[in-house]
Amino acid sequence: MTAMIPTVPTPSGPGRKRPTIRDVAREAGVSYATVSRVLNGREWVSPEAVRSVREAISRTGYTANPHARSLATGKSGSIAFLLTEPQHLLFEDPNFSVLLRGVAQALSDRELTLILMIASTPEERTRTVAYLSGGHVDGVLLVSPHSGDPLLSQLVRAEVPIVACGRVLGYEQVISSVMADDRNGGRSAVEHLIAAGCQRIATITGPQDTAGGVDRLQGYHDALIAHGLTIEPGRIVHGDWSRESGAAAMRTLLDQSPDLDAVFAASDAMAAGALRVLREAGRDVPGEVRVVGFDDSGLAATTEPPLTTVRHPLDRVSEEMVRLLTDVIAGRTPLSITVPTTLVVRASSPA
Amino acid sequence: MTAMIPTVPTPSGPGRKRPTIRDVAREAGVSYATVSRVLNGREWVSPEAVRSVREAISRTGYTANPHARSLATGKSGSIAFLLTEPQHLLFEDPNFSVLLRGVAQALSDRELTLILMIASTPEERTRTVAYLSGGHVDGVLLVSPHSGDPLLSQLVRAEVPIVACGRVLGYEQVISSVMADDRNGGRSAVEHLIAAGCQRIATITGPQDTAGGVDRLQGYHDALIAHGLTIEPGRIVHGDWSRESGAAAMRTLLDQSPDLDAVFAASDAMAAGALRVLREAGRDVPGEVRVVGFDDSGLAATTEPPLTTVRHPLDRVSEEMVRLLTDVIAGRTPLSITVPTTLVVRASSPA
DNA sequence: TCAATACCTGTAACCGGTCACAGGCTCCTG
DNA sequence: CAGGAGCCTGTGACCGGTTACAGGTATTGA
Repeated sequence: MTAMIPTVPTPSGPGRKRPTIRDVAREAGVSYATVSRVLNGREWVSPEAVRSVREAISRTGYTANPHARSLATGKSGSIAFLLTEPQHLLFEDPNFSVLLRGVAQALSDRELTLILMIASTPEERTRTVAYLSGGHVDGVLLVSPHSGDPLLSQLVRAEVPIVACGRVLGYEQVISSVMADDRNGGRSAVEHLIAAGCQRIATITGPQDTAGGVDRLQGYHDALIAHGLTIEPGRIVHGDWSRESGAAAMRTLLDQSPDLDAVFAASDAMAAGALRVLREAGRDVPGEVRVVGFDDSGLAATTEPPLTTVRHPLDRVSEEMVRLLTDVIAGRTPLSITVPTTLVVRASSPA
Repeated sequence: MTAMIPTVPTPSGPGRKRPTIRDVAREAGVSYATVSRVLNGREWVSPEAVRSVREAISRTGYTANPHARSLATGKSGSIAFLLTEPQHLLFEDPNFSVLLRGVAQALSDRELTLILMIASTPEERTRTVAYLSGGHVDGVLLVSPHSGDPLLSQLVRAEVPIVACGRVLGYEQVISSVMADDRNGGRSAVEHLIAAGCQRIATITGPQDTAGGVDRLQGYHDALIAHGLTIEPGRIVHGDWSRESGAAAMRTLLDQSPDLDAVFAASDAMAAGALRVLREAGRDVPGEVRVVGFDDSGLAATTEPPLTTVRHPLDRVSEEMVRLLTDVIAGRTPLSITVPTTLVVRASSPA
């Protein structure tokens, strides 16, 4: 009769189950608690037990179920990289990519997983806050936060560990951050222009609700004041970091103060936009107008002429962000870290 | 005596526990199974039960523990976006960012989490394979895979659901993919040049171990043959998609066949590199040499002159990749999807 | 010789969900 | 009025780990 039973598809096919810690234990002839100890490097396990467990693991091809582990430990082993800029700005900015690369590397080194979240629209923001507050991740890395963003207060209230890239205005005491020394960077850029003999220096700023936007402008102020130059409101125009906004700002500047002899743009992208407008207006760079950018992004070396700029050490920043976040998760009190910048001189404003 | 007991810090502070499904059940006066049913929209739950569970949820601020859910269901709810290019190529390419944005959006719409993995170095690749095979993710989106990559065979052997961006040469039957119609796109680009009267058309190709590299070159062949033009080996030079490789290829081309009157580059980045070299060589674009790129990346509109290019519809591609991956996870057999391209005419080769 | 100690191991509870199953209730039908 | 169908709910097993605790053995010290 048994011959009539149709052949059952062997469960060893595609649907075969992954070995569990119990399988390994049976294979190694120990209890599953011992396997767990070996897995986690606990002390007081006999050398033989360690060896036989190791062998059993490689024989069975066992890998721990991450979800079971997370459930038991309460740690997810993953970190969210959260972008909140309107999406059209996000990916134009080469800084973003570099930062992302650095963070991915730093997390990978620590065996942490990088979860990328983009919260541009209001619905996305709501969903994101729920997700991040819901224990899916151990911490959040925040890119270019704007101080008025309600998302910030919600995350703070939910007590999610956060490290921001750039000081978060108004949250200095509760959100840790890592940032370039924007103020001194801006100052060094403008002092470079002054040293070259420029007297009528304009600036295209970043958004004034971001620390980078404010600080780089402050550096501009610092340099002018330190050298006895007056600050002309007509020489200060605000941009949003993007190339397009830089071009628009440059048009405004040429209109408001046509006699300018230098421009300090708070981002390379804005500087690139400004260069284009200057060329269209027939102003020679650097002959008639010198231009300095900020970031030393990939863009800077390929503009025409190549940009003198302030190097934003994003590799350092990303590494520090991850290091700081692990500290914050471990219970460290909020802290701000600043990394130094350096001036990179190219043809748009030679030495 | 009780007065001598020191005040214990209230456990309702930062360390308070999140409510569980049992808490909600107690609050709502039902069993936890009923709460689970409401959570998952199961049928046959009384309206009153639904209502009181809903209220209890909002009263307690309950959110489900994702790890517990994953453990019970065996689904992680997350998808890996895997990059395997050497890192220096990765982030120069604007396509990458656009694709990433699109994928993030498409996954978010389906309540799936995007895990970003970068596997450039051998160690990273090993770790990545282990991770992906270990059940952390439900599926993998693969960007610009090279056919010889051992990572591919390992993932295939581990039976991880995969969808690639671009056909994977040699794996067509086992790895699903989504790609632009590169061959017809390349053909249309070259036919545009022929229609403009060009006779000596060169091409800068992508890597010949990627489908995009091969197919775009094939399109070049197709067009030349269809119009009775001969294929000169000296007019075909290989690049790696990057701007720098485009510049190098252009120098080779000017050297090998100085009489060329048009260049079709298989990426906008390479086209941009070629433009720069042509300008340095004093060749007028489009007067003496016409240039067409591929991708219609952000770059294309901002080169000097702006690039005529083949639009690579990455928004469609990303959406299709995610759609296809969910199908593959659900057990669908491998499948390749092609999305059409369109020619975008700009100043580097006007109509 | 006996107890204390160090070292090693196993049992069982627990993390917080999902889901199969059993069972109760109501209503309809023969 | 018995019994089946449809609707709703609760119990308990289970997913695969971690870890507190208890217990066993070998070594040491009094």
